[in-house]
Amino acid sequence: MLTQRQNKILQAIVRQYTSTGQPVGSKHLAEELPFKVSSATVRNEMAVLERAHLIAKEHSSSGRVPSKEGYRYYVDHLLDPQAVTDNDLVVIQNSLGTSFQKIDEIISHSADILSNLTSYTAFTLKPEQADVRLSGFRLVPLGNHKVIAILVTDSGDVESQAFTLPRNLDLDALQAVIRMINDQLVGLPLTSVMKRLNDDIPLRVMHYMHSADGFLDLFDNVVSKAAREQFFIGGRLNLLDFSNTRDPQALQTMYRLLDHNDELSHLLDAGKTGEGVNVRIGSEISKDKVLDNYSLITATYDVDQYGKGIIAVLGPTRMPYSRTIGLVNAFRQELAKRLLDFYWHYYDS
Amino acid sequence: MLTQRQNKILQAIVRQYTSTGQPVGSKHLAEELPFKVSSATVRNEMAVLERAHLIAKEHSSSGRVPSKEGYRYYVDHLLDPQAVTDNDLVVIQNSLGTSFQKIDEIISHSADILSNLTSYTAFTLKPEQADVRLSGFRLVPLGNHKVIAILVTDSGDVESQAFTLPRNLDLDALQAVIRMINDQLVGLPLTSVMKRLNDDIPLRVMHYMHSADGFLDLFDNVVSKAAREQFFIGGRLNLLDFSNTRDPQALQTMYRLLDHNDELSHLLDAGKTGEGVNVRIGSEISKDKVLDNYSLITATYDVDQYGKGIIAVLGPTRMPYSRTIGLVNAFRQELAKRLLDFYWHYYDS
DNA sequence: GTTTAGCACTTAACCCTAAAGAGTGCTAAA
DNA sequence: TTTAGCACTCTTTAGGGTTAAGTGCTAAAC
Repeated sequence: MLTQRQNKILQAIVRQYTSTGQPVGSKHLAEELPFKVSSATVRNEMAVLERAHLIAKEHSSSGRVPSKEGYRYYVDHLLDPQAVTDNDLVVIQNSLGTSFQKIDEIISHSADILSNLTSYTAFTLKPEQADVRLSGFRLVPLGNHKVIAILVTDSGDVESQAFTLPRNLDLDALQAVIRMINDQLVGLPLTSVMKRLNDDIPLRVMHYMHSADGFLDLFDNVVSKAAREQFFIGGRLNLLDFSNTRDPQALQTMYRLLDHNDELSHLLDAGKTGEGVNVRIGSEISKDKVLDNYSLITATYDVDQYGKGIIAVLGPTRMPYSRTIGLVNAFRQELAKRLLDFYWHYYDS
Repeated sequence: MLTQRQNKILQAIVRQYTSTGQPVGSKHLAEELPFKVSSATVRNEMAVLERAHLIAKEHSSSGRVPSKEGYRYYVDHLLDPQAVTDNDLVVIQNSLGTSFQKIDEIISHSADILSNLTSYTAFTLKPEQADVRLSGFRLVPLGNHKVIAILVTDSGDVESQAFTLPRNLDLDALQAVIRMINDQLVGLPLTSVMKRLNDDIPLRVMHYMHSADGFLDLFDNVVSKAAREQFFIGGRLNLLDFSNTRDPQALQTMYRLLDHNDELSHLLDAGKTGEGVNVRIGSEISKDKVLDNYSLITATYDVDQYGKGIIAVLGPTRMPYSRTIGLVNAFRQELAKRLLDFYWHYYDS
């Protein structure tokens, strides 16, 4: 357990380092502290903190830098719950205040707002209802060998895909297949639908048409689009600024990570523990070395019966945690309000 | 006019420099040349080339580097029309050989292939038919306040967008609006449709519903999606490697350019002059300083009655032009073949 | 009239050293 | 327990010397 003074010193080190990026030395720190002590005293305390692995030196005679554990301690115990500034709150409310046609627009726009406010990279996932089910699949012929396939889920999501019938494919047979699909699969959770797609469905389709491939590709495509946990990313380019590396290789792996949906959504989901805002620092995010110098701040937002969604911000470990956490927290509340309003306006009565 | 020997020397300088990235000096060059001369002679010839602004020094005692004009001269006069290797050709044919459901899939995949082959960034536009017209607009109700709007053009493109009816919007009124739209606008080129959308259409819509905004946004959205010259980009991340800059600012402006559709499609269109492959170097691409160290190679591909499309590769000015141009040229031919095949398979009889 | 050997000159890149600056740990006194 | 003082460590910066690669020019050779 640290003494009160050690807490204050660690806090000051983190604040100083996150704002300047330079290792902090005992002399400068002594001047900044809210109580009057000499640099020698600060040095003694620093030695304690270093033995506790909360801070580290870059070389034997350099100033101190917070370690991963130091940031962790800071976030857990020393963060003063800094409320978001009025100004920021107004920005959030204004940006969310405009009118939107679709829920996806709100969520996608949210990623942009959040990345702008923080100047890091932001992620948003829309409210997720457990166990989404297929509520209908249809085919609308558009003439001239074109049809559009439309899938609707019971959560109200719609996916569609236009395609052109190969000359050897018969529209009537196709409609029969669609009837069969609706017969067999409506009401099932999308996950089961996916399973059946690799199971008995191909055989059934073969009753109606020569080769099932073309149709199955199409259907599979639409189903997995609907089943995918779709998230939005804002401020990708900010990564170039805050990543602190000029190595194209490292940047490429980071950007590839951003494009690699499964992995990323896995990382975001892992932050769903508990209420409120979750902070993961460096290696806490994942085993992957490339994330060592980043922190991921995730939070859920709760839209009552409509489910919970996730927002997240990826920044450097060296970030102003108070501010960022404050922003994320304010944002999750405002977004929840906005979405409730949206649902009220468009659904039920 | 340059002598034969000067041509050879310039050619060798460009070859050497594009492959090593190092300024080339007289001594090394003398050894590489296909005829036997001393380094002093080479120096004399280099002085001539420098006076002609075809090559330049980085500092007073450095080797020579081709200037923009030097590359230009090289591309125009000294390029030996290097055929693509068998290996590359096989790669192209295999990648294009797989089966595709939609033309967009082919075009989008093409951008990836081309960027992989060149290890630069590639762009592809689908064959463009002049004067695309609106051939139908419909609304399919999906129940539960959802509808999907579908727009079809006479070129066979389909755009759709799902949306949720606000509670104060009446489906019958909406259908009446759709009838009116079809009545008024079917058969018109999309450009005229866009014009009418800002002209008399809003008034007409107001006959049927209180506020036209919601519907007009939707319709406008779908029409402009269909009217947009949609292109695909492959190998965005390659830019990190070949751009030669570690300055995040410069990289950001480049990436922003890639996302800025209008500007980019303008640049690509500008390469449509004449048959075959067009090479623009540095400032020839645009006035914008950020493009100074890049070259843009564009080419059209011709799918007979189905129109012409564009493919392009963006790389550093310092690129192996023979190879890249060869690849782009081979690719445009293979892609044209493949698309003709695709159309034959899906359309007409 | 070209071509070439020779040479003086220029510049970047590298390595070394010295000095300055920032910071540390330790000791002994307050 | 705190602090002044001091020796020590390490990084950063500037300067100087050397090397390597290259140039332009001149005068001789072809």
